[in-house]
Formats: sequence, C-alpha cells, structure tokens
Amino acid sequence: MTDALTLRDHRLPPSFFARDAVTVARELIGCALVHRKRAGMIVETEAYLGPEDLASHSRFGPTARTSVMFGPGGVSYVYLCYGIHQMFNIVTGQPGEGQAVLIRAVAPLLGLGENASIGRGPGKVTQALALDRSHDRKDLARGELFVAEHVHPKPRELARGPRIGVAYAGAWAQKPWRFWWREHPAVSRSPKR
DNA sequence: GCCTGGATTATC
DNA sequence: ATAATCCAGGCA
Repeated sequence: MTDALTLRDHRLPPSFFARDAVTVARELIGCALVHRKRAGMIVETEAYLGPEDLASHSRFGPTARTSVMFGPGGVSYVYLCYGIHQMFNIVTGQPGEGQAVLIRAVAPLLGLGENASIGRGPGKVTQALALDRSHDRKDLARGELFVAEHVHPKPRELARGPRIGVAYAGAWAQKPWRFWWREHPAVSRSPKR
C-alpha cells in the first residue's frame, strides 16, 4: 500500500543525489515525489549537466538563479519558464558541478485526484503537487518535500532519448538524457524536435 | 538599463 | 501556427 507514512519511511538520502545527473535521472523513474499530503510517481526525467552542457541553465556558470545548481545534490531548483510555468528540478552531483534533474511527469499516487490527468508536461507536475518558486532551494533530506523509494506493482520499462525543447544547444541536444516509463500515459507528449 | 528569447502548454 | 506572460542573462 502507498500511504504517506510509508513514503516518509523511504525518503531517499543525500547520497542518492550526490551522483551524476544521468544516473540519478534514470534511477528516479518509479520513485515517488512527495509534497505534504500529495505524491506522484516519477515517470519522466531529464538530466542536465554542468557548464559544458549547452542545454543546461548552468552553462553561464553560477548566477543569482542558478547558483543552487552548483551546490550539493538533493536540493530543489524551481524556476519560472515562459513567465507561466514552474519547473521542478533536483540538484545532483558534488558541489561545484552544476548538475540537476528535471522532473517532467508524474503519475497520481496520493492526493493528486484529477489534477494530474488534466494536461501534461513539466509545468503540470508543479501544478499537481502544489509546488512553485517558493519551494526553490529546499533540502530534500528534511521537511515535507522529498523523494521516496516506491515499490510499484508492475516492473518499469525504461526508455531513453534526446531531451525536449533544447534545440538551441546544438550537439548537446542530441544527448539521450531524457528517461521515461515506456508507454506510461502520464508521460509528456514529445513535440516535434 | 535595454533587448532577446526561453528545459511550455493549450488552443486556433 | 501562435498567444500568453515575465524575467534571466548578455551586452552596452
């Protein structure tokens, strides 16, 4: 059974996030993203590496917005995109590296109701879990926002491919650093290019 | 300071 | 195909 107490007992430790973003992005599929009384099973992620990755927000080095990416793993990074949508990320790796994983889709686990089924995409993840920029730079090792290991009935079928919406990044746009649960209905649509 | 363009989404 | 909506980051 999935309930709030069970999830709370399976919070992922900082060591989980201290590894490289691609590994963390892959292993987050199937885990639970928990915020207060709401939880969603992560079914789609994208890895963003450090300044060398021209698709990453860290490509300009530490700035007022992105300095959190250069801190330790296991901390949230939430930003506003297109002036409309809030995007939820988790910093990974070691201090100074500038990596993060974007959570692009979750499936309803607890308290999401119909929210999660209305529309899809990373902007809907924050909406469903009631997250916004006030949840930026939160330590996922403590508090009411965290990721938990989650035992799901079906074995996950993992797919991977290029990240979405980063055509400006040249060759880096081709890197297969998007991961998703194959054929899961909650996964975002894949726009052309 | 000004200007450009988004790790998007829904609708026309 | 395009509007919505605002702010980050580069450059002057």
